[in-house]
Amino acid sequence: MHRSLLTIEEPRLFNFWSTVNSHGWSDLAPFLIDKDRQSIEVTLRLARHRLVSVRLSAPSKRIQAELRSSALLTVADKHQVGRIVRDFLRMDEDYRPFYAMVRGHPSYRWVIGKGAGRLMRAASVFEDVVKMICTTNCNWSLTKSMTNNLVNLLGEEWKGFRAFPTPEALAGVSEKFVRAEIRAGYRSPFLIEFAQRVASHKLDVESWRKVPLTSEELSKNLRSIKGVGEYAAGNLMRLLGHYDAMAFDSWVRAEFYKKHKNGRRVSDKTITKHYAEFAEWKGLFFWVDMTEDWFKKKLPF
DNA sequence: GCGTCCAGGTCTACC
DNA sequence: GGTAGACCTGGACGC
Repeated sequence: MHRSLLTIEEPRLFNFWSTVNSHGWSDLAPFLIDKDRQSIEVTLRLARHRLVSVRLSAPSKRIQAELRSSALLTVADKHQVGRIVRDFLRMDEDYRPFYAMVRGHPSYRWVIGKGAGRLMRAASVFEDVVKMICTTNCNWSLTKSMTNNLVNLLGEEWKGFRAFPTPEALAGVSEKFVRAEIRAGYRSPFLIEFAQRVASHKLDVESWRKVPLTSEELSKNLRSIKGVGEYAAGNLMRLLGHYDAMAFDSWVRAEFYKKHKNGRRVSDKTITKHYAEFAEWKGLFFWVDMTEDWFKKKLPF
């Protein structure tokens, strides 16, 4: 086993743990939080099929990455790890307009103090979409179970470390297997069809992080994936940098009713109107508003 | 132990 | 375009 270290400089207004805990992704395989060591671990699959285990911590204003790999990592390999980490922690995105708006609203100023606002994503768009489909119409424990099964049964393995399955791996199994072993139920044909479209290059989902699209175009692309409805598309859009997108589920609605309406139910249109002044950032304001308690009570860890 | 409900929804058929 | 009904799973709850 080869070990090496990598240091990643943090941008301004960035908080490692606020980003890691920005929503549930860090709780899903192949991510694994180690509370004792105050670190998060993930296994990544690099070019040339190299697997590398990455343990991330932020002891100072720098992120430290401990790498373990089967082969000695080249400079290019390490650069690739750095790029992937910076990408899933949203370190290179321009949040200045968002923080400028935050400064103008006293009830949101806590966001700056906590370094909140960056929503962690997975190492690939493919992984984000699969996981998002696995959050639909079920409780969180089932989402965890499905993603665990995907990683453990279909992810590439090296010395106990496992990466998220490739599109090819998921595309190559039967619906029967996904139903029986992954326990994905009716989502199974959706997951396989999506993986097949990606594996056959009919759908280039990874370009969605690179090529600028309008929110309308991106939404249309996402909704072309079976199993991705309004809720999943809205959440995925925010993971793709389109913060005008709203996304409603039973949890977030209940939080809004509790926080702003004394528990009284209102329509999604009314909720959207509540954040309308934030225009192209309204989806992100909505999310940080709904999760404010997490930062006050839960963090760090 | 068993039945029912529902959760970080979506699709399809029908109107 | 709006809506009812079906769809997997597993934990929580009431009995």
